[in-house]
Formats: sequence, structure tokens, C-alpha cells
Amino acid sequence: MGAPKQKWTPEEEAALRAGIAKHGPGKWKIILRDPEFSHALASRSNVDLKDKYRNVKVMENGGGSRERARLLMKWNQQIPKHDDYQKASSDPKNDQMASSTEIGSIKDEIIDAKPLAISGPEKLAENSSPLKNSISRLEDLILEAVAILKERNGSNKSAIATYIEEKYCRVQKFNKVLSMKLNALVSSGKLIKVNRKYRLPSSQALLEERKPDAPLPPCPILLEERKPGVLLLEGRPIECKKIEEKDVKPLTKFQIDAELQKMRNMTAEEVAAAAAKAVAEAEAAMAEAEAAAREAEMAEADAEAAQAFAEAARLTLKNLTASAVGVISLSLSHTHTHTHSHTHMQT
DNA sequence: TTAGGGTTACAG
DNA sequence: CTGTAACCCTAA
Repeated sequence: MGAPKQKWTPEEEAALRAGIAKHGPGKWKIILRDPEFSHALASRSNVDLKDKYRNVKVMENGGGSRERARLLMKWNQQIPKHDDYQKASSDPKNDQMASSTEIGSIKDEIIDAKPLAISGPEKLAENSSPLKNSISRLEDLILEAVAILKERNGSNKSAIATYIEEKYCRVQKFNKVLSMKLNALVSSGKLIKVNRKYRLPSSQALLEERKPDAPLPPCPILLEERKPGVLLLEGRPIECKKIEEKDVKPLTKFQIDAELQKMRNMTAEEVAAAAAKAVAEAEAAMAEAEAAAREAEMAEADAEAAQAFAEAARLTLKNLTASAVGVISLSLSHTHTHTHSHTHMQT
């Protein structure tokens, strides 16, 4: 009787997500002990974390409506599945040979093969309402930033922008896009704006304090595992690059190689799954970016920023797909032992 | 400590 | 009444 169901606050969810991103799923106790999250999750047990994660992850296949599938995807985009967290990029041999060998030659052909990946139970096929959900991903980033920064009176826009840019991507005029999202979040009640500061609705007791416009405190995640050049296939939304010209290469050869190296250790099935996720990820980013572009136009804001976002996502998608497909064929030709090499990739 | 099955409370 | 989310219990 004494348990009226304590619903998860956005703050707690953000902390959990960040914790999983940092330590990996299954390390509930570790996440709970991490001083970075222990405050936000003070009233939760390791079992609670597990259950919450399960709730989101459940209904992976079969059971659910498309909304569930999308929700699931949203989480998976941010949460790596295997334990490649730390080691993923530690491949000294790949160094900065960065000859930037273009894979451009295959890009355009590959891009058409992309539907292969999304052959799961549900996909973003319908034009009906994919935007609603994909947009929320940026929202998650913002909420996460606010939660992690833990500023007493909330975080100002530049702090949020810096956090997201440092941790996830750099895009020209990202601020413009961010502004729109922040306004949307405020008007929808997901964030509260006070004196140009944004905070989570339920966070009355923020413990750490910081001068309003002091230099951004380096996010612990950044300090501990920041790998500038590496694109984590499963762990990060996308690796954006500055876009200045059409033919800019979104990924260096080094980056691609890191991914390839990683994928060589996977089975064909895993590669396919990873590719599916990567593509879905990139597509979600594109959908979001394009939605943002529309909003920008309507709001007479600088649509260029959103376009940059969309373009970054698009290019990333191409390269992801290209490398994924490349490795799939590679692994197929090298592993005779795997009978089920029918990693069919229907066009 | 964690994963998974089962149960209860709550919202639509 | 039904589905979902939070909570509980127990084996490993």
C-alpha cells in the first residue's frame, strides 16, 4: 500500500540513458554507484534500472505497434548492445593514414540498397507519422544535457549546445536548430525556462552549482571516453561533420576502417543487424533534420542550419551503408563455416 | 547482482 | 476492460 507507483521522471530517464551509454546495459549497480548518476537515480534501485530498461526494450518484435517499434529504436540508437564501449576504437594500426580514400564511387549505388537493412518487423516505411517520433530524439539529447549538466537553476542555451556538440556532433549553426527545439520543448512542458535557463520539470533539487556563464564544465563522459575521430556505429546518433561544400567527405578513411575492423569480428548476422541499426539511425536523423528544416522555414529561422544537419545525416548514411555492405560481402566471402550466410539483402 | 517471470497499479 | 509501466520474487 505504501507504494503508489513512482513513475520515472525525464530526469531519471536521462540519467539512466547516460549511464547505459557510459557503462553499458546490465551494469546497473555500477551505474547506480557512479557519482555522475547517483543523484538523479537516488531513489532507484539497480532492479528498477533493469526494469525500466526492459520496459523500453520489451516488445522488440512481434508484439507491438509501430509506435513501440519506433520507441525501441529511439533507445537503441543511443544504447550500444555489445561491450565494445571502451575498446571499439583502440586500433593503433589505423592511425592517421587518412589518405581519405573515397568510397564515393560506391556510395550512390549503395544508397539504393539501403532498404535491405530495415527489413525488421516495423520500419519507417510509412510517411504517415515518422516525424513525430524521430524529432523526439533531439529532445532526448537536450534533456540529457540538462540532466547531466546539473546546473542549479538550469542550463542556458549555450551550455546545452556545447554539451551536445561536444558529445555528439558539430554542425554549422547548430544553435539555430537548437533554439527551435528548446522553444518547442518549453512550450510542450518538457522543459521549464527560467531566466534564459532551461531545466527539467521535476528537478527541484539540483545539487551541483556553477557560475551562470562560467566555462562549461567538461562532461565526465567526454573526459573519460572521447574518441574524436571515431564513429561509433551503435552508440552515437551520428557523427556530424562541418559541411561547407557538397563534396566534403563526412568520414575519413580512418573512421571507416575503425568500423570495418569492428565489424570483421562479427558474424554476418550481427553485421546485418548492425547495418540495419546504423541505417535506421541515420534515417531517423535525416527525418529529424528535414523536419527541422521545414520548421525553420516556417519560422523564418535560418534554414541553412537545418539543411546542414540533413546533409550531414545524409552523407553519414551513405557511408555507413557503404561500409556495412562492404563488410557484409567481405565476411560472407571469408566465412564458409557459417552456413546461414543467407544474409539476404533484398534491394 | 542480474535476468526473467509474475503481479499490481494506473491510464485510456 | 485492456494495455502499459512500475514493482516484486526467485533462480542462477
